[in-house]
Amino acid sequence: MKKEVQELIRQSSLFREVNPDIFDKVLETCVARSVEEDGFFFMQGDPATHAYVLVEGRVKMIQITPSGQQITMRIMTPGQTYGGIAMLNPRAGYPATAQAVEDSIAMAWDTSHLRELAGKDPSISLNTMQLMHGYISELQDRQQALVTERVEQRIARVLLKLAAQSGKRTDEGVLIDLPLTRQDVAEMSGTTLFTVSRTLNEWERSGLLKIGRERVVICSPHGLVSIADDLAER
Amino acid sequence: MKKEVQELIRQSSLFREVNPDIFDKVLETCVARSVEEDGFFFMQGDPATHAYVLVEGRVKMIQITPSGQQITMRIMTPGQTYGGIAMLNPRAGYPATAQAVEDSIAMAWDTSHLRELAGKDPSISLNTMQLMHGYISELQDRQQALVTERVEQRIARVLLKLAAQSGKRTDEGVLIDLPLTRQDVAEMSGTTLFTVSRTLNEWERSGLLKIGRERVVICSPHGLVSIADDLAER
DNA sequence: GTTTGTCTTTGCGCTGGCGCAAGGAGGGAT
DNA sequence: ATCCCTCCTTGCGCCAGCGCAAAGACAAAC
Repeated sequence: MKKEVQELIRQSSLFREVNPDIFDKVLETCVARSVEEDGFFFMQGDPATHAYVLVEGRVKMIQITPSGQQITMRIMTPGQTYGGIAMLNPRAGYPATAQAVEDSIAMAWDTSHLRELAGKDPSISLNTMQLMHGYISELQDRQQALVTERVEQRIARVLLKLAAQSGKRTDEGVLIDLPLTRQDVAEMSGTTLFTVSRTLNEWERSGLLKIGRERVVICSPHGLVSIADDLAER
Repeated sequence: MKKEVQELIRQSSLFREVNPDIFDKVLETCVARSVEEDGFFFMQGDPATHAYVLVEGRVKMIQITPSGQQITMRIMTPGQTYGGIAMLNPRAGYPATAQAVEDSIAMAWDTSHLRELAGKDPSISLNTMQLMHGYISELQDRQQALVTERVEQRIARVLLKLAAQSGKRTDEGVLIDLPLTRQDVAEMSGTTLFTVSRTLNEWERSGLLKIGRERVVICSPHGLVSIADDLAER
């Protein structure tokens, strides 16, 4: 295994600060898994047998409603953990589907190994709880946003968050370094692709950002922030 | 401490299946706390120093948005755990406010005791994770509902959930045994008290339920379910 | 170069649900 | 009995955002 990969795992939210001896075990017990663009690591409802740390690529977590509508929960970047629920109970189903947005590689640990490791080093349990806690806060924030904020604000937030985790400085501004369709943004902000399209175009007209096919460059992060926080004049 | 209270704690989601020896310690290290109607156990943002198991009364978890709007996350009944986040990190703030809906009594454990106990019996950590997991599912469901469902469905869901956890059979139907204002329902379903009022009245007219001041009796749970699942003709 | 498929824009109509204001109604307290 | 406070209802106006349809733009494949 490459040094960088080891380093990524060592700093992942699942295994950070694990005792070095145990960490060797961690490295021994994992399995690499690669999935190509649009492929799936697992589907919502599958038995939660493995936890993953993303090593390369981008993976999105999505949910499908009974009526077939899709909502995108989050987009993972290398170093992030998903499927951590496997820690708990292999019979439990994954709560969401993990789909690769680009060709991706992840390391995987199965439930039995995880539990064994957690028994040897309690910080793994603590890390998992920390992870879950972070996830809970995120969900709460989103829920709050959905109830209280208007669509415009929510779209602004989504873009800012994406920029924070996948942003890339360019001379035009901050490029969101992902193939990102209007539909994707709509799913993340809880609206429709039409509204997203209209909103982004309006923002482009006022110079806040530049858009292209599956491409967004944020020119004025400040402007977006003030929309997200509802400081903008209407 | 009364036997019933001990039993309640033994079966609480936080301490279930804890080793009997350790459980004695659990009982020793807790503190009772009572809060009268409308009082607070803790406020959002306070350092998370204690985890609670509700023993008597009803407690609601609420969040306040920056703009002052309130949203109600859930209503706890005796035996349920809240503030479990204290397990993790006493410096972290509580993510929500815990307010007594009626005069209430809860047992409390502080972070240091919790961690000590968790060190002695790993099932406490597992329970906490299980707890968090349940919470995550709940949040995800709600989020899904908020994005994809119409107000009517969401109100129906809220009522059904309340009935499930605080329902009481009467000759008229299932009474939701809580002082429940239209405002409360609105906060739980992410809408306004006006819309709730209108909707409930419409349902009363069609015989699905009976309403009074701070009072709801569900006459036809089936009818509500079919609205919640959108099987109803519009 | 042309085709094909996916992604995007835009116009138009529509409506669910919000906001507000004004009034009603129950239930404690004094 | 009366007052007061909180909770509830209802009418009316309004608009943000959705749904759909049709057409345009881009990229990749052939």
